[in-house]
Amino acid sequence: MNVEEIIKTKKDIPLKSRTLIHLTLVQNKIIETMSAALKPYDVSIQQFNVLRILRGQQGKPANLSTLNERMVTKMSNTTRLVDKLLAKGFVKRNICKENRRKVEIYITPTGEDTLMQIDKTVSKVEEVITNNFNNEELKKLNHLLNKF
Amino acid sequence: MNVEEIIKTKKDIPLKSRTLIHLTLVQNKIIETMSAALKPYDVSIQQFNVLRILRGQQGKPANLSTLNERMVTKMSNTTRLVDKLLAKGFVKRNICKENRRKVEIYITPTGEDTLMQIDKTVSKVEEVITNNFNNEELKKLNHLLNKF
DNA sequence: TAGGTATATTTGTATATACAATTGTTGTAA
DNA sequence: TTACAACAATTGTATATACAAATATACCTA
Repeated sequence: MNVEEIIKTKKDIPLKSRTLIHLTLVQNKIIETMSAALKPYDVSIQQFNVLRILRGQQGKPANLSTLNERMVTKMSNTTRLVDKLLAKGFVKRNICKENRRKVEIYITPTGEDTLMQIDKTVSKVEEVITNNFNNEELKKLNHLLNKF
Repeated sequence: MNVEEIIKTKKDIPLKSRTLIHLTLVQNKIIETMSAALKPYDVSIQQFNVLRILRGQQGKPANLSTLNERMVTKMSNTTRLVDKLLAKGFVKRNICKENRRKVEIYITPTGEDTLMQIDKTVSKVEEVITNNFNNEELKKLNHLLNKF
């Protein structure tokens, strides 16, 4: 990936700006590739994230705040995101008995099955995207990203 | 930035997955910070990008396809994006005489003035975001990002 | 030069997201 | 116990984006 080539400029960009642009371009590529891979499952990246979080709960329910905490979206959208998953039968939702303000969200067996399928696809995509890296380089990259 | 802490997991994430999540988290932070900084100017990141591209044209008009080529958004949205800038008086738009299918877009003096103001703010933000990096590290990071 | 094809942009529409306001529930202090 | 603040989630609304179809102009060729 060559930044100057993609954004078609001949000037040299200051290093800090260039870095941020570079990150944006990489992220765009990742999102594009991932979305395309998830499309056959009719699941968005965010929906996939929610399913993963729910599976991580190992049977325990997660409430909306918890989901929200571990995601990027805003609370209001998490509600609607779960609505979508509910409509697909991937999650179950009920009001928490101890605290009726909260809702409890579980992944359903259907959700788990689908998630397992998606996992395979996503792994492949991750392989493809990081194809040019060896282990050492990935570690180095993660180390550098920590500085943000 | 600690990935595990942010997404609140205790399991260790495979390195490739972790890298992609890491990039997403970094990018979210960048977008959030940038958007907030641009807010007082009532300009979105994409609108800012268009203005920068137009300034780079140095008087020469850019048509929509050109803008689109150098951006991330889809064509259909570039039209509407320019609509917004037009409404703010930051750009001018007219039909190309040589090829009436094309439109020519220029930045206006008002647009240039505003852009100069924004530049200062954006530079500061870039400084803040990349604050923990030295020059060597930024180069290394750019080098690694090239592998995507 | 008429008809079809390619090009450049716009419009329509469904979905996604951000932000603010609202609803319903719980905790608490007078 | 009542009134009020805090909490958890939802709803409303404006804006953003993706994708497909439509419009308008230019090019080409039989």
